[in-house]
Amino acid sequence: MLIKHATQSDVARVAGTSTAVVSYVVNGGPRPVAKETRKRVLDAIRKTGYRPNTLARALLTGKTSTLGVVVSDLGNPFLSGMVQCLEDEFFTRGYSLFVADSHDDPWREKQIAEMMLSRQVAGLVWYSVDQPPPADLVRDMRGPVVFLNACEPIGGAGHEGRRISVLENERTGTAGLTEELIRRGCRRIGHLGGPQGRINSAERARGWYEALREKSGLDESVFAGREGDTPESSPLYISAPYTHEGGWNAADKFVDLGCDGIVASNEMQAVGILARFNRLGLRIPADISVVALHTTNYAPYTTPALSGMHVDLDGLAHSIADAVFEQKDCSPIIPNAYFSARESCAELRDECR
Amino acid sequence: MLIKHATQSDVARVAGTSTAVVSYVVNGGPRPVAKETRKRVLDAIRKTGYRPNTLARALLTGKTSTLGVVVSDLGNPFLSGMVQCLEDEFFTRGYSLFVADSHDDPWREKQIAEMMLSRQVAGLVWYSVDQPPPADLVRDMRGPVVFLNACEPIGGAGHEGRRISVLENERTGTAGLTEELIRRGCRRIGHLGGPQGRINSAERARGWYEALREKSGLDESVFAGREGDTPESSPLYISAPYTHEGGWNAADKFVDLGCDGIVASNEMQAVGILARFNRLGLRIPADISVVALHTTNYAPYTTPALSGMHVDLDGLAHSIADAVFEQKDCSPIIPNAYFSARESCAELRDECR
DNA sequence: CTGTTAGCGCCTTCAT
DNA sequence: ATGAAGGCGCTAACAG
Repeated sequence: MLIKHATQSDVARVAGTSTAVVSYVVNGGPRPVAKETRKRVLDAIRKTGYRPNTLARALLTGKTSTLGVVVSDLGNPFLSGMVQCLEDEFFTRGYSLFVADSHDDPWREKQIAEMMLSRQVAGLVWYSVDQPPPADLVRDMRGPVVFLNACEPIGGAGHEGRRISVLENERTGTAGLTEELIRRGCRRIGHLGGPQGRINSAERARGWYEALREKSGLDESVFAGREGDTPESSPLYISAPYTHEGGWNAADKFVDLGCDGIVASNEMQAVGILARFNRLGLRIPADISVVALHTTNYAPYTTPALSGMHVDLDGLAHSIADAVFEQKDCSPIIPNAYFSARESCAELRDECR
Repeated sequence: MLIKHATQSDVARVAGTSTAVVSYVVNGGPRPVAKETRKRVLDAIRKTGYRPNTLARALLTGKTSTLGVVVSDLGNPFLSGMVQCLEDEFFTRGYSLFVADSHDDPWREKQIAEMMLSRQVAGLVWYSVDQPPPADLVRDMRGPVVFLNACEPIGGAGHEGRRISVLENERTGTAGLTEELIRRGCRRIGHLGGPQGRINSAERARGWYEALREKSGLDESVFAGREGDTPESSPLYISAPYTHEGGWNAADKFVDLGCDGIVASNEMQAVGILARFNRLGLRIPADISVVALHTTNYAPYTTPALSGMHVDLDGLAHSIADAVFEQKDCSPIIPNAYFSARESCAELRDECR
């Protein structure tokens, strides 16, 4: 039983007007409608069960009120939280979200980009663990493209105002975490990085490494000893997927390395680490402290409660929406982030307060 | 700088053909195209950067290859996992997902339903913590509507084949969890239910209550003592939001009640309970066992590892896709669910193995 | 095999 | 204040 939806002409027939008037009533313009006529149209709309067809409107006007959101893993609470905030923010502004999960796969990203373009999304919010994103993607996008985890402003000739970079400052965030551990007395701080060869992994590693460098009195064995060494070549650096399992598997290695502090690049990793340490009977933070980048509202409920760098996702979503709707100001967005100290890292030492 | 997208007529002009031929090439039919012509068209497509406009196609054909997904809380890992599986399954079939979060708010649900309808989604997957869903929503939907957490098949005259109920069997699931605790020697098993007055909360409570009833030798004080008592009137029943905090706050009450086992209706609740118990220094499961409905791949990484009823979301998404595409068979879908015993509940007693 | 044509549902300019 | 008409980009008959 295929239901035929009522169209404007159905409404017009019932109301005894033209389709134009119906359109005026539905959209509140651009021409005025007599009070009496409007009432007849409204009645007809109710009677027929008319509902505007967004597709037809978009085809005609060239605007879709539709946003594309691409993330690398919807199973990551940080990212699903991000999507949730974006949905909330944009829905209230009349926009709907196409959500896609790239599974951190460049080929899939391409497919998704094609899809988003052919669906005429008005804007695109893009979270890829790698940079830069598909080049032609942006070239062909009409509307603004927001790069959620840009390491630096993503420019491009002729695209001013259409590319918006969100500088999550992964580097400074990780550096901040590292400093917090140092201030709490950790002397041998390891870093659990993301998958190999990813720019974002590298950025986070760099933040950790540079924070260590700038502090004197730290265990020299962190550095391989030669100038020009990369963070990844440090003996205290370990690479793992951004998953619980990645953290779990890496945990033992940090123990073997004699670390008394770990900076995880991800809440999921940190959760895996905590689970493993608890299983091993290690005392956190007495034996070893753990902090993570991008913690979520789940962090207070781990055992022990996870300390970490928290991003104000609501505020970020709001800024993104503003940037998308007022395309004039396309300066990079820097989200609010703050360190939440919880049980998983030692108390601040007196001399540092 | 507004970019004008190439259309079929642009391609046709460059290729020296008509737009019809371009359409044939793009869609591989319905009429054959000479090899030589096809090549010219393909070249022209590349040259012009043509990309089909899904909106125009949908307007004409009346099919959108677009699916609407509505959940009550994207921050709930079980639900975001569900969305992830659906996205994966439908994307590979050429469908895109509009994702919306109702925040468990009926008014918002209505708005979302309107939006989905006006966007002409080909189908709708609907997860509401309450039943039944907005009536007119289904009436006006062209395509199939999948009710993710139906307590019983949702029928309706004239809608055969368009309503698909996924019977999560929340009741039997909760009953199964309760039985597992009984088999492990728990004698005083409490239930942490969802928000008051919700059908799903009631179903879960019923599963717990009936499982207790059927077992003899249990603490009689579970029941208020009179026939006709509801599960919710039991002293061992507590109601709380489906959140970490809900579990955390309820935890103490279960201790006061002298429970040695808890069936949480949700992983988030269970996580909150575990966190609180750990903080209180209770031994799990020695002092008290905890199990949860709808655990995710996060459960192995709590401390202690959380036991619970796991749903095969991949398989479920697959079944849903099948049901949506082959509308003939609209019998209810019953997802695969299985109990995963982990550290958070005691070992099976010998006599029960 | 290829071209012509008629809409899909809607908005808006231009007449009335 | 209202109506008629054109066209957004595309597909599917129907001609050729």
